Amino acid sequence: MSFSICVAQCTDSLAATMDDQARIMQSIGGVSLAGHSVQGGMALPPPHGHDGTDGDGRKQDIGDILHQIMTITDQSLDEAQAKKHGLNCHRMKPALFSVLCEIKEKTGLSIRGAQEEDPPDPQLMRLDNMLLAEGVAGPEKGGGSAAAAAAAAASGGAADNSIEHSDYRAKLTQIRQIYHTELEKYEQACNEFTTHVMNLLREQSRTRPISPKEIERMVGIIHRKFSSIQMQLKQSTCEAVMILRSRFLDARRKRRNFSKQATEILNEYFYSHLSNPYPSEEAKEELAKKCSITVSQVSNWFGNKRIRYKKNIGKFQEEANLYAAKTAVNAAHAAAAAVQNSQANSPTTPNSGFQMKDEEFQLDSAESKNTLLSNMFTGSSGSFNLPNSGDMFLSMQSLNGDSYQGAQVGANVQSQVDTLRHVISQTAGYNDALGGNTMYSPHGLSANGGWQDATTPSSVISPTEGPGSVHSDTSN
DNA sequence: TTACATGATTCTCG
DNA sequence: CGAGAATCATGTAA
Repeated sequence: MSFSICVAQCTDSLAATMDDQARIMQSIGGVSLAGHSVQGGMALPPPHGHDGTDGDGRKQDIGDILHQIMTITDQSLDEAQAKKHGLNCHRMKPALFSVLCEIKEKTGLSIRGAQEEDPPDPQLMRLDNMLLAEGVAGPEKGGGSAAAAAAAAASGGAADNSIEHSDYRAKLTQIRQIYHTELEKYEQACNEFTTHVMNLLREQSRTRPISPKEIERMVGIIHRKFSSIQMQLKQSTCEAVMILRSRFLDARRKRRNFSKQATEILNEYFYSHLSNPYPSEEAKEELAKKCSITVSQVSNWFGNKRIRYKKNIGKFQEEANLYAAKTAVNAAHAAAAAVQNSQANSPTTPNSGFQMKDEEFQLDSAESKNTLLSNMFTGSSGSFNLPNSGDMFLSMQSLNGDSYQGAQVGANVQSQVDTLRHVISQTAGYNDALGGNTMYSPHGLSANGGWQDATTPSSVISPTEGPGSVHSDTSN
């Protein structure tokens, strides 16, 4: 896409055209001389008074002319100038000039007539459309980002303010700038070159049979040549955009693990909404914001998580416990903070036992885990009726007297689970006798009961599996 | 190097 | 259109 190439190509083209002209001139000269169609030629001596049937005489004439031409280089510049001037001033010059032009015109047209029509190149149109669509051509701003958004949408990702997106836009802008700069250069070069050639031809038209029509045609040739180079520029630009786009999409496809923090946030949400792990759009947006990922990535994550959790619940038990405990601790701390705040705000308020709850959560890790799980169990018994209620349910549970009691009663996980199962069956209508190993079976308890029905194989959740508790958690 | 984990994509279905 | 399921492709730990 360099300017020099462009000029070189144009020059080649012009040179070829000139050669063409020279050939035509030769041929015209030959025809004219042979057929005596030109009378009293400029450099030609007048015919020898015959009717043109004297072959030997004609040959002699041609010989003379050739001789003159061959020896012209031996003449001095002044002499040649004088001769040129003489020719220019010859009285027959205009007539000869017009005849030569006419002949040349006819010959030229017959040669180039076929290519004279210039139908719009479909390839060029395609390139133009593509550049327009990609935002390289057309209006200054907006096109690029629109294309980027389209690309993002096509790849299934949101056109959020991701790094890739801004990179893409920056690169596209760069391409756009280069394209326009080059285009301008080409246009300028084309104009300059055309002007130059026109001047040259006009200048030469004083000595050579060059009609305005021919100049016009020459201009057309130059423009065509330049536009073909312009097409190369457009093609290269399109290629660059395509490469950029494919790299952009590749980059998006390329997997990069989320940060540990992001995974934790997502897991916390997932396990605290295990009964209905379908975050709303708002929740997704919130999570996306917290995790510095896109909404669609949140959706992907939850999609994958649900499937993988469902496929192998056992494998996720530990994780579930961990996050349940973590969430509970957080909630407890939040509750404690709230209590402290309320106390600070109203120092006269009598202690309401909240503090004790807080202390309860200050157990050693193992016990606190079980206790908390039990708390969750108990708390969740009533939570199924209110799915999607968010993380706050845990704070509520921690403040719930029943759950606290349940935790105290449970000396070990089994007893806790038994107690909790009992509580659950009582409070939420669960039937403990539903199946040997079936801890619970949500019958239309949540709007999305299908999740648990479909995803909680009885064989996996056994009464001895305290972690199963997280299943009942969630939602307020 | 390998096995597993995990984010992304694609297809199907309701 | 969203969810589930299968699959791909890459990251990561052993």
